[in-house]
Amino acid sequence: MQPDSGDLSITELTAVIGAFTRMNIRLPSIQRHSFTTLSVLHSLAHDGPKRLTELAASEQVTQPAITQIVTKLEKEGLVERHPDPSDGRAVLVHITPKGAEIPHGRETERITILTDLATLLTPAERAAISAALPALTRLVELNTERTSNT
Amino acid sequence: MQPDSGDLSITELTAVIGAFTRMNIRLPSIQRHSFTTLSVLHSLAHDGPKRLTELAASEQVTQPAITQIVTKLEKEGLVERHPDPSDGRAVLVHITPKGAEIPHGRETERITILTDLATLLTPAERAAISAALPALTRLVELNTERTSNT
DNA sequence: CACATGTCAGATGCACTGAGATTG
DNA sequence: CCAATCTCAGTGAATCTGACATGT
Repeated sequence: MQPDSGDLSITELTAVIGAFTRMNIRLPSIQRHSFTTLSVLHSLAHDGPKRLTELAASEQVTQPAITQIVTKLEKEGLVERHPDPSDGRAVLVHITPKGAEIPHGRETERITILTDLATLLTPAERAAISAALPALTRLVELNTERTSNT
Repeated sequence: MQPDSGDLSITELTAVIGAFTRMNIRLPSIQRHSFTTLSVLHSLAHDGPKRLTELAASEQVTQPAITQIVTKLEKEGLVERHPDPSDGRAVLVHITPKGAEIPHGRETERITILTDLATLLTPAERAAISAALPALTRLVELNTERTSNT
């Protein structure tokens, strides 16, 4: 409400984020992997090796579901199971170079689309988005903390 | 590359959008409706009545899938089938007030979360996001045109 | 008759619940 | 013995492909 606070309309921000979500969500359907499977590959590529329990928590599915997904990905050579040296009960799931190509390729695909769309914006619009990126990134980080605390 | 163009990093923008997508995508799992079903309700609430073919195209699923979803939603009283006066073959799917509450409630839920997170940002960060909202909205509109043209 | 719209039937992939095996 | 980790078995919902009915 105060001019100093920037008068940020959360309603508009929510609408924009929702639109981007619906825009992105249907790209995986072209591929041969489910959204959860793609998200598992993304997590492993981004965060490094994880145990199955961690994956189940971060993807918010049950442990049996993760077992099924990892088994399938292992057969395709996209991930590998390695025993955890510090805990004999656990296995660490590693992504293979071949597996890392999948999220990387999808990222490239989205970058291509956004690059094309961005050329249609005015320089001022591009500058405005650019200036907001650090703040948006921090918003995501804050949410990650919120989720892990709950 | 030119300072005037704002030097917008599409790579960073893509990463942020992807993070928001993964943040939003798991909220529906708590509910009793699938993501596609929720998206159908959102489309009807936002765009008005549509025929089944249109819904199949906008949600990027097959027509049989839409038939199934609409039938289920109709039994729950969330949408209604009305014959299209201008084409006897087609039906128009209308959302009911009860059906409109669902996407509205989910929007409210996300607004609540984002409002809490936004209080943790600095005034300058909120101002930066606010200044970028019109440009981001236009980016979404441009993508909608791109999709419908393809 | 050709085309568009919508529905029906069978098959497949995904994730869940509940039970069991192994290790700390 | 109890808790944590992972796997196995059976079930249910969601979506797809292909065939079919109806209206223009």
